[in-house]
Amino acid sequence: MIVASWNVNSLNVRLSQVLEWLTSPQGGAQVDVLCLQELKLSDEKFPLTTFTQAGLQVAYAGQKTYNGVALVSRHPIHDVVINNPFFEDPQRRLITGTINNIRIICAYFPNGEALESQKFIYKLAWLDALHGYLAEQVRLFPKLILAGDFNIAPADDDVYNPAAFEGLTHVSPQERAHFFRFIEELGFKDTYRMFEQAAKTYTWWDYRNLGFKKNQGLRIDHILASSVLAPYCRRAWVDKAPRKNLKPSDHAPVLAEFSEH
DNA sequence: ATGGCTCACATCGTGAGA
Repeated sequence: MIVASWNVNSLNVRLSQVLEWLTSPQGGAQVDVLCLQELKLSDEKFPLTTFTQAGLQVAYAGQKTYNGVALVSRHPIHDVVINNPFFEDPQRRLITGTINNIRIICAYFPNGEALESQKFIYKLAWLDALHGYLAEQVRLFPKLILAGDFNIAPADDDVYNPAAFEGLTHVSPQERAHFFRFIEELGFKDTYRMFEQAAKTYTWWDYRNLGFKKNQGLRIDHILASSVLAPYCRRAWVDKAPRKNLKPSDHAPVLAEFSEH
């Protein structure tokens, strides 16, 4: 079972790239479940038939212009929940479903904008509420995955130039503390860090200033596995190829493979 | 250098992303 996560920055613009990636032998052809973020379209405009005609099942929570998340699966999706039941939120940032007996939460964490911003207060409240939801879900579903765009770089190794990010969002102690509480208090593993990895591997690169060409990126997209599921994780990696596409998303897909459990 | 690039909007300049 391979689970992937990809912030597509507009499903309208990236739809053909998503479908092509899901048939690419060196890309997503073996992916069982793909978590998408930043659909930037309302449910009425979700390209449902495009996915179903490709043999893919979907569950989605769309929103006009901003946010929006979806589960794309080659297997049936059960017991779908939209948003965090413990957090009233007009923004569509969470969708949860059960696939092959694994509970999967697809998440688009808030950006936060700046440490002084109201949006940062929202980000911290959202993170706090997510912790509560995760604690409940991992109790109910011991085999749990949290995959998505976390908008948090957990460590300085996940930042191309830590000094330049001093005082900015994505690297603040408050955000990182939430990330590590998922690990230390709830028992999740960052699947990427379970394995030897090449240095300076990122999942997002700024469109501006030749960010990708210069590998000026952040590792902010993650696949976390619960303590019960993590021992079955065999591999975790980033597929940078779609970031080289014409009109790419600024994020690349991240993947994790699990053996039979 | 607070810009750069990309996306969406009852679009043609502005807000948001990270």
